[in-house]
Amino acid sequence: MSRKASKARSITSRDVAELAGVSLMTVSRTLRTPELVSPATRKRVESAARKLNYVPDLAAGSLSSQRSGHVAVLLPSLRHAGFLRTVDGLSDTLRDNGYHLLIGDCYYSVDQQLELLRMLLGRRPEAIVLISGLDSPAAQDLLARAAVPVVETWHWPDDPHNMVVGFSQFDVGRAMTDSLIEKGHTRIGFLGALGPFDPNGEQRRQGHLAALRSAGLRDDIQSSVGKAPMEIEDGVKGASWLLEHFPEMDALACASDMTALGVLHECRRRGCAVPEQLAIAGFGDFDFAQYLQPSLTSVRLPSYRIGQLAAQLIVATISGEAPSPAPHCNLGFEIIHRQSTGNHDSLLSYSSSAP
Amino acid sequence: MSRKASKARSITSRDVAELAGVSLMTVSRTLRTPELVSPATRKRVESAARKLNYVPDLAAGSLSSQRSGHVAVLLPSLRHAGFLRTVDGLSDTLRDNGYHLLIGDCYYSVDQQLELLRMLLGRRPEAIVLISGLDSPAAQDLLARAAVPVVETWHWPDDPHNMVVGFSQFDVGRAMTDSLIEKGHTRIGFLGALGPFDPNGEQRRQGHLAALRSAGLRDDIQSSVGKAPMEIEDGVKGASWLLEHFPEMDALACASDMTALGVLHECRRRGCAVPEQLAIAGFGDFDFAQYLQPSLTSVRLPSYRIGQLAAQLIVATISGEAPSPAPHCNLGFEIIHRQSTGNHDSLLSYSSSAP
DNA sequence: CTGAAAGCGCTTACAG
DNA sequence: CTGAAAGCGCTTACAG
Repeated sequence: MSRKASKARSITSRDVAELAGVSLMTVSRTLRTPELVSPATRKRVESAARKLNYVPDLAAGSLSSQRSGHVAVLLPSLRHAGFLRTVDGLSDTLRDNGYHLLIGDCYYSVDQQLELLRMLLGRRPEAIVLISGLDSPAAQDLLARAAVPVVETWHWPDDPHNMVVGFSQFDVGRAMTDSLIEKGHTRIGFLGALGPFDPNGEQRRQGHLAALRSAGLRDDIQSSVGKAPMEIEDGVKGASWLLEHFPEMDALACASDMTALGVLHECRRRGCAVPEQLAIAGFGDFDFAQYLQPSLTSVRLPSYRIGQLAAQLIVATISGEAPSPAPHCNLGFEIIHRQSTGNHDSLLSYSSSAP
Repeated sequence: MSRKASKARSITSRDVAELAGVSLMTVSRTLRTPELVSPATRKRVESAARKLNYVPDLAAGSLSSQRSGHVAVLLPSLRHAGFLRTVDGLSDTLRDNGYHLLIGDCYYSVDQQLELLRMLLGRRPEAIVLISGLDSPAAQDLLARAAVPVVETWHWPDDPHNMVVGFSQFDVGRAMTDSLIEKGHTRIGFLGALGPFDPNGEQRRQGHLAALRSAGLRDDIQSSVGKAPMEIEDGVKGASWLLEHFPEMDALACASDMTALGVLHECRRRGCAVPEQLAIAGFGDFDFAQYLQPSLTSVRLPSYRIGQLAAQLIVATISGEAPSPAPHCNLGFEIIHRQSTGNHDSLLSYSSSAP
């Protein structure tokens, strides 16, 4: 009677077996491979299971089959529309193949990331998807020794751990600033979180700087306001600071569409005309970007597709097939020019590099 | 050389025990209750565990301890900023108390909901949080027999299953329309998903209708464009349809801020002045609402707080304490008037009803 | 402070 | 087509 006090015991396969008058493994078989069971027995087991509202204990099943049936995804933040789309893509494709998705949200924290990775590994996932890489040697070491398939996404590492489905953040930063340069801007700023907590943002900043340098333009217009994930208010404050210190700035590339929205707002407040006085570009092509006034130039990422392909790679790898797409996919991105950089109609610029 | 036969065996506590020269349960004890182990032994075990990069199998642990260590949340959509905040609140508080969160995204589908509930139950969660209720008798039945603590959130049921932390969607709908009536509007429309897939939205619509009826105003201005979750484009289309069919409409309550943004956009395109010709109200007070032009009147919900309180209730319930807050909390909501309903400065109206 | 035994609820070979 | 045995990797009492 020890453990009965606190908690009602769950229905187990033994209960079902007894009610149906069969053995344990006939119950298991009926649920997993009904075609190997005679119709009469099957019917009896199924009705017993239904009557008892039997829900098999997945943990017990995983333990004995040594297959957890789930895939883990580690991401910097759920408050990011793009990452969420990737999660959707993963989730949809994985579910169609019988896997469940375990989500680990790191809140852009290196410590959280390590702790979460450890906990996810403890659930013995059959594969791990990384949305934008591991940020500490400890985490990298832990994963390296875990002997589990890994798909990195949302970036394009020089030295991939295993599989990759992504695009180059550096290229995004460079392409956006190149396009601003082409439009004749010469005093172009960057507004994003500085520092090591958002490696992807840092990559874009490096791309931005590279573009400026190869055009021989000044590269000192940037602010260190806010940290990832950059929100609207960071855009307001960052714009305020930049407009004070660099009144000559004529274009600004932002860390995200959120930030860009804050910048738009601050410009309106100060009577700074967009795009005439200041051209503004975001990142992520959030839902609202094209409905703002002025509509916002941004970078569209293949977010859902990333999740979908990553899931396909995983399914193929686990089942031992040759990876369905190539195990290293660079999906590219699109720059969408809208009113905030002086385009009347939205115009598509495309960029992608197959591996 | 692919992947070492099918799968490299994981490191188990037995491996650690051997390396440290102790028994299995000394390893377990060192990890769970280090204070009961002698410092010397502890050190040996810890260093062995570190050397092997040992990550305990949580499924095995759950099975033998009969405590899964996780709590499940079932929600209509992750693409909803408010629900995401609730998830954050749950996740933060639960983590502080040693529980992990399992997320089930139903995509606003009744079938998905049932299937997900079954799968979550299969992981033997120690409690379940429902963001806005179960939509099928089958799901209700399944949960009722599962003998697991349940917290319903984001609504205010007449007949609660167990615990509740929420607010009345009906009251929200009524309060918003009442406030539009107070401002002198008489031809007030509603733009939301009709039908059974979004019970919360339907509740708000009923509240809206009740407000109109008790004021003796007409209640026929509504559209059936789109379905939950209503997106920006549904707002564009819905507004277009409503403005065609009811050109006399002078105010519009929308299903969400997303929808309202689409409405704003369509009004701009048609030269319909907001708020002079048409007052517009949203729902959810999304990040961007106050940064739009005109800024958007909306309803602010205690999203994060809901998650936090729900988690506290769960922790208390599991540990057998009296529920820390009352087990039925009505947290109320706030209507925030902004420019889209003719307010120059944002003005707070408050509404809440303690149980 | 440490360990041998039993068991959590399933599934995987293997017999029949 | 069906079942008795062994075991997945831990933890929970219980001895010592």
